[in-house]
Amino acid sequence: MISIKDVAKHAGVAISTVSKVLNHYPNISDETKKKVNQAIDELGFVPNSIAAALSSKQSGRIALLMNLTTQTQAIDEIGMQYMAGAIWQAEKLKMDLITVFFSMIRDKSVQELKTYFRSQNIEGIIVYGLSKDDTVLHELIASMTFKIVVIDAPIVNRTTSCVWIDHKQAQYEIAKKTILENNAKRILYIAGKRNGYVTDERIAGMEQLAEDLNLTLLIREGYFSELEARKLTFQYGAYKDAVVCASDLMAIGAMNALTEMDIFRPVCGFDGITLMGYVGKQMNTVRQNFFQISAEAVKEIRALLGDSEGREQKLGYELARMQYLDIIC
Amino acid sequence: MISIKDVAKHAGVAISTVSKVLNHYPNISDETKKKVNQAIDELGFVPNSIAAALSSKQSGRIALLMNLTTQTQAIDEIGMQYMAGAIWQAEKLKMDLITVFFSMIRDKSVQELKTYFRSQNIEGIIVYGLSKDDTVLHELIASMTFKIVVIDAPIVNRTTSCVWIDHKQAQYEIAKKTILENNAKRILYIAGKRNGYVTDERIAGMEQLAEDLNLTLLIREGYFSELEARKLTFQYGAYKDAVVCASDLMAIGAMNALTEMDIFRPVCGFDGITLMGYVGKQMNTVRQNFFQISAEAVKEIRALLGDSEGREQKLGYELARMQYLDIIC
DNA sequence: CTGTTAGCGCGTTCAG
DNA sequence: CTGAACGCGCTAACAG
Repeated sequence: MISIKDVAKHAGVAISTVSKVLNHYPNISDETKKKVNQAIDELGFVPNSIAAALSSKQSGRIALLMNLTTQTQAIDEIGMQYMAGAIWQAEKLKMDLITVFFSMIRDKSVQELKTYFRSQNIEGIIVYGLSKDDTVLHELIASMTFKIVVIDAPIVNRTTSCVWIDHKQAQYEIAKKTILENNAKRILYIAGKRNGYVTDERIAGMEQLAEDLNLTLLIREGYFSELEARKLTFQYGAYKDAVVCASDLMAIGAMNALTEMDIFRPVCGFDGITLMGYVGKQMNTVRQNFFQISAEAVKEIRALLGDSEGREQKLGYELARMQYLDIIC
Repeated sequence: MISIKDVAKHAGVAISTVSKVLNHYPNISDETKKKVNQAIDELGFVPNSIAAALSSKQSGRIALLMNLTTQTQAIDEIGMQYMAGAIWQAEKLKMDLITVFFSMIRDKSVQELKTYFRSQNIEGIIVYGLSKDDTVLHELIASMTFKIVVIDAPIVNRTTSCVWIDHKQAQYEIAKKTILENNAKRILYIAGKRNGYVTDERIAGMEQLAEDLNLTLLIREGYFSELEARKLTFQYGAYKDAVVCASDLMAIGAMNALTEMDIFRPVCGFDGITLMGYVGKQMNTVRQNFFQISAEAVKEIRALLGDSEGREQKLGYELARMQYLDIIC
């Protein structure tokens, strides 16, 4: 392996000089810069990031911590988008990104978690899929040991930022659209799982909407499960004018139930996943740019690793209508 | 940060002794081992893997190189399974795994690729989704600069292993099952994309089957696209007894076409993805354990990084029938 | 079985 | 603007 020492010798300068041009320090004459770069080219020198990390004590390593539930694990479009966005942005910012699944840390204590991340020289963590029940992670966040960015949960402290869309508003708008389009009054809302941050936000949105439009609102917990949504729809669907679901997957369950009951009721989804197109039905959804959200999270980690304090960042979204041929073309 | 030096001092031993118990060297008395471990506990020492990597010149870092096509990108179940398996196994073997998408390296030259991986201190690479057209990657493999494991392509050299299921046999069996169950004679086979390794293998399987069962076989290229499969089925489906597809997504396209034409023909898929359950139809598929396959790939990388030479490894699979309620329960 | 010592490749003072 | 020298935390001979 060829090191900066070789480059220095080849260019006829000191080691530190090479280091300085490598790291774009000021106060280096153009001439030496040229000499050094030429030597680098000629020797095919590749900087050793490990040595740099050791020396500078900055690994630039971050972890993407993904909580995929059993339900979403099957249809991982959203998770994949998050991962792709984070990986892409990390590469752009020259940071190392490793992916960690919740399952790998589920039965670790806070102390073990810290040890785990520290031994991996991880400086920052992005958390996706956090629920209010994940006490260990909440402790980790509160300990302020690492720079953390939480996606879709309103947690901020000195070393913690969050990035999310306004789920309350989004749920409000998309449900309103569906309800007005169909002139519905009695609504079945199949929520996600209580104690999830987004679930509670979305429920709040629905309650607001019910008040504003003077609706009869029945809220039931669907646990993000298609099967559960299916059952709930069988149970209540016939007596309602529309079914609003807190996830697309549950919306599929609801639609299938309605089809089997052979009745029509408008169904409203949420995530806006491509999968919907394959089911061959239509519905309104929010459209979030998961790729961009997680890219934003990486940028935020970077800011945190620099100087800045934790902060909250709300991102935008659109309303959309998903249908079969939209997708496959 | 507390280092082995501190531990050594605290335990009253030499630095190297600490290093040795850390790395489970032989020839350390139980007594000193105990002393050292106690010091480690008391001080809350966490080994610095970066320093270890620098010193030992072994980073233990591998890259998972994923080629997700536009089609599969939408429904990333398979990719996610691969990623999860690799990440899981890498953690078990205490290796660092970073994920890289083809898109990030698409327009790099071999030289740039080498530089990229070298600067990241990557010692081994797992390649998923390689096609015969990826010349740069083939050069990289041929250069034997890195230890590489290719998934689903029969490439082996001194530093390259491959891991795959027998696609020819799998396609043969699953199609045979479908065809015999339905007593079909005239078959439309919607293949993937020529020049893909698996595509050619699967076509060979179909040709073999056609010969063995004396079938009339029409082969068309579907490019793994649902839309293309849909078109082909509109075009030929009515004149055939069954449609065999080289992927589940194409099978969905075929099914939707048949539904719209309002005719029944048995359809046979391949991958066995969960998504099928959401479509609410039935078909035969192969069932591969993607998670296990990529875990195997990581193990193979590990072997390669040790002593062993490249080799080929065929994994098992099952036949299955996917249907709606299978999935959501 | 344990301790001493010399690097690994790079970043960073601090003199010149 | 440049260079010599030290140290990051650890591993790996080698000596005892």
